[in-house]
Amino acid sequence: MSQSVDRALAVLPLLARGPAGLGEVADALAVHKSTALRLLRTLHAHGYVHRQPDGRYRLGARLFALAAEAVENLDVKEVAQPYLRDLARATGHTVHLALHQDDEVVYVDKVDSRYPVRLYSRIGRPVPLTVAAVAKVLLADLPEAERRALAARIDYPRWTARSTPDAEAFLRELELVRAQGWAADLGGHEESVNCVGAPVRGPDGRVVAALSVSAPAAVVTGEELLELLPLVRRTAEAVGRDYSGEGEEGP
Amino acid sequence: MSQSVDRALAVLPLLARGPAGLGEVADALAVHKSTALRLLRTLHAHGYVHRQPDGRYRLGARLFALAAEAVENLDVKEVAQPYLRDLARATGHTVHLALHQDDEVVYVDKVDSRYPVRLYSRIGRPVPLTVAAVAKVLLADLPEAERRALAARIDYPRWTARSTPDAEAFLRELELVRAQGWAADLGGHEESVNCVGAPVRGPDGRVVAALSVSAPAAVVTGEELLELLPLVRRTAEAVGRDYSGEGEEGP
DNA sequence: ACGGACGTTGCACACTGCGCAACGCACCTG
DNA sequence: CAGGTGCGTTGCGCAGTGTGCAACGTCCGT
Repeated sequence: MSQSVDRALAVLPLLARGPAGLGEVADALAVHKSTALRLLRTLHAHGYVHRQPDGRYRLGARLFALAAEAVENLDVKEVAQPYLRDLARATGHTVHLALHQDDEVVYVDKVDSRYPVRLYSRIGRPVPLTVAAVAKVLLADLPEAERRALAARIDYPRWTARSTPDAEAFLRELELVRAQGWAADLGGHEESVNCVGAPVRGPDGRVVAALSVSAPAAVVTGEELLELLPLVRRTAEAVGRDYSGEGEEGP
Repeated sequence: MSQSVDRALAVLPLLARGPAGLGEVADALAVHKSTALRLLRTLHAHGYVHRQPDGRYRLGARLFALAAEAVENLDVKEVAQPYLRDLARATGHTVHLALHQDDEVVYVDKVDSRYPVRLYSRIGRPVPLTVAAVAKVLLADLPEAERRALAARIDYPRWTARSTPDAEAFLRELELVRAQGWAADLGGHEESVNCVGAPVRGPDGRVVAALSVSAPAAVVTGEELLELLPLVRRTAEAVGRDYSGEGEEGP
């Protein structure tokens, strides 16, 4: 749509592969050297391109700063909201979005079920680390060393007979969650509540959030809830794609 | 130098602060909406800009991918080489560049002293983790949990009386190195060799490499070597700036 | 049903970005 | 040391490209 901008933007992926001189850039773009020079100068003025001591060009610090700033100012909650609503409508159950921050997992958004039976969750409230599906999804993505350190640090309250009993079992459970890419809590926190969760991944592949569908056992059995798993996972992936700025359309 | 490219590039920092609609972008650039639209379309075609379901624009995945690829293909060794040479010339001693990769710290570059006495290091050879200055610099930057896990995993050979004896002492030493931003090895590996090292930081502030100056005790005492510390640290910072693509000039 | 805000399209003008050719400079090479 | 080659840099005249304008379409909220 805009020739010169088009060309300038094509320079960046080129330089991402490694440093290049003016001639190389001009050749790759199939333009005259003077043209390439102007483009590089403009990019340089904005800090997107860095000139090495040897005269060759590399990507500049601005690009890293931009990417970092963009991630910082990105609100998963805002991006996820429409997806959560769709998921709640499709399943008819309560949907949660949770984040992990300094040794706690907290709900940051929630769409209530249309059934009269409500759950006890509250936005902003910490989630039981050892049993909740979202907590397991979020913690499973930590580096192994941090996972072990955390597992040794936390308590293991026996909410129900199905609660995770100790650090060893917890780490095994996290390993499983990590491998299969989703988590379930079938009566681990309260006997009568089932829940399945899936990870939302950011641009670098790390898990940035988790979403889950919860329902009282009186309404759906564990097996029935697990049938929703593909939908839950697809939704989580869609949120991740949107959050990362991939693809085209929304929900 | 190039008006349209100039304007297009000015869009990115704008969007990094958060999503914006067409009108906002046009206003910020002080151009007509149609002009802003063309620029955004071009940026979108290249994937640098993502269109949200609500029609507003955000930075796109391409930017993150670029930043990641650039970091991947960046060779610290190549960037550091001229700095290492300068440092070796200025001090007259042996200079090393080391990286940390899966439980090992290895020398990836070396500039020999001009003194006849040489050291036993070799490029590509693993460095003793518990004593070498570069190892301490690199490991001190790990997250606390990984540091603890690693400290528990490795051996503590008693090369000399000054060698780090156990995990507890090692962790204390790493904490010190982390706080002060440099490390020393005064006869910890071999009685007769002293060494000071400093971290090279990447665009995200994480330590990506370490460089050090080593000299036989017969040539310089520990105190004399420590006088070189400011120079070593400044050099490491300069490498980091260049590596991150900041500032303008080389060594 | 109406008004406003927002994104989108087509068009004609002129300014901007283009390629060309010549220059300056550093580095080899005979 | 003269000649040659590869690099980045500069000035210039032409036209192609990007521009602002005005009008249209569409989706809101009132």
